Amino acid sequence: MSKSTKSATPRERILETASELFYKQGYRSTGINEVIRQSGVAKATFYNHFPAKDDLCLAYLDGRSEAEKLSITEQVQSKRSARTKFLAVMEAILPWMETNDLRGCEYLNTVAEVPDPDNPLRRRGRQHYKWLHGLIMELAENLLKSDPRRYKDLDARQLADDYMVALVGSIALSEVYHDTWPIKHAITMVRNMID
Amino acid sequence: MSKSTKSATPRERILETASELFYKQGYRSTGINEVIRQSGVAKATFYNHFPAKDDLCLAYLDGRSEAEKLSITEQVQSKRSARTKFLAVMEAILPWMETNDLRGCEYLNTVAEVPDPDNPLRRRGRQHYKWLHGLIMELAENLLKSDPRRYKDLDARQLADDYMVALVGSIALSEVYHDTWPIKHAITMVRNMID
DNA sequence: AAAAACAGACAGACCTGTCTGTCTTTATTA
DNA sequence: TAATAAAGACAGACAGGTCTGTCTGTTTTT
Repeated sequence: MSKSTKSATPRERILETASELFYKQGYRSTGINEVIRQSGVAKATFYNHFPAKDDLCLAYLDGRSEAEKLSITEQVQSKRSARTKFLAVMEAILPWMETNDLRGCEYLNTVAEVPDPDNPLRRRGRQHYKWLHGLIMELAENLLKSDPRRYKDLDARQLADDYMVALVGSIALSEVYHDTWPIKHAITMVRNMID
Repeated sequence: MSKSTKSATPRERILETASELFYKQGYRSTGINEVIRQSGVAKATFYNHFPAKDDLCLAYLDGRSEAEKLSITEQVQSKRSARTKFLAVMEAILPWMETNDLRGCEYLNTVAEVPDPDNPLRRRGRQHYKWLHGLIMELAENLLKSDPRRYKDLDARQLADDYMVALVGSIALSEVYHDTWPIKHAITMVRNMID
């Protein structure tokens, strides 16, 4: 059992442990027993909080989604100009990926393990990316409005789509290469889109 | 047992069945017994050809890599100009993805299931993407050489990196959204890089 | 006292990989 | 060409382990 989770409630301990294990090892590679052992919780307690393993995975994805939304929103708000706000999302990927041992995106990884596109676990991935897409779209619109003359040749929708493709591509490629160059490269790509 | 694989050798039947199952369901979700049953082969025969499940997965990845290299090379060679050759790779992704039920890239999907970056299964993914990167680099250099005046502001290395990020991003996003728009979008992205 | 967490045995299914033994195909030699 | 030897494929039981999820009973907390 890890020390940091000792004082939390059983549910929190389970979720924290599972989040770490699911992310690092993958969903199917991580057994319930391992989660239980490592979070120092009784099996009955676990099944009292989560009726099935899938529910735990949903809670894991939802938890990380909320955390990431918060983190990204904060980093965008900390910037002044429409331009730096626009760039902030892509720039936030690099430190995030580095602290994650280049394990990539939890949604991309989960999608790979769940073939059925209608599975709730996969819906969560779509939801999260749709939120991100919406945010970037908004930031793009604000950027274009901030200096209409300069950006008169750009389209917010197009810009946001470009952004998403570059962002996701850099995350996936960095995981494959186990190297951060794709993310660093994507940062300049996004910069070049607007400069 | 599927009909089409009836006359092939046992090894071929195994590999063909496994390739389909691993790709559609994922590596860990597919059991050896399922492969054996569906390919109509005895268990001893299977283990005679593949010492362990991982070896089968390696053969699957290698097989698909060779097939894709061949397919892409053919499609590039079928084009006339340096420009259309350059675009051909990205354009080939759309029909490939559509015939694959938008299940995405076998290497990206396998990477998600294998946490250790040094695992041979993950090396295969890197290998394949390095080959693709090399090909695109080559096509970019030829493009730039074909009209140095027009493309004087472009750099082949930069172009190839942009290309890779857009290509991988569009594959991963299409899988997440279960929709081809990211690929269609990436085609215009790549076009805009050089026009 | 009631609710929740603990510990852990257990069921039943599935997993990979081994093993025994029979049958079919192929290769070699008379 | 015909007999025989060798190799490989077949069928499937089996071992040993892991998986999810259930259940019983005890202890702690509220």
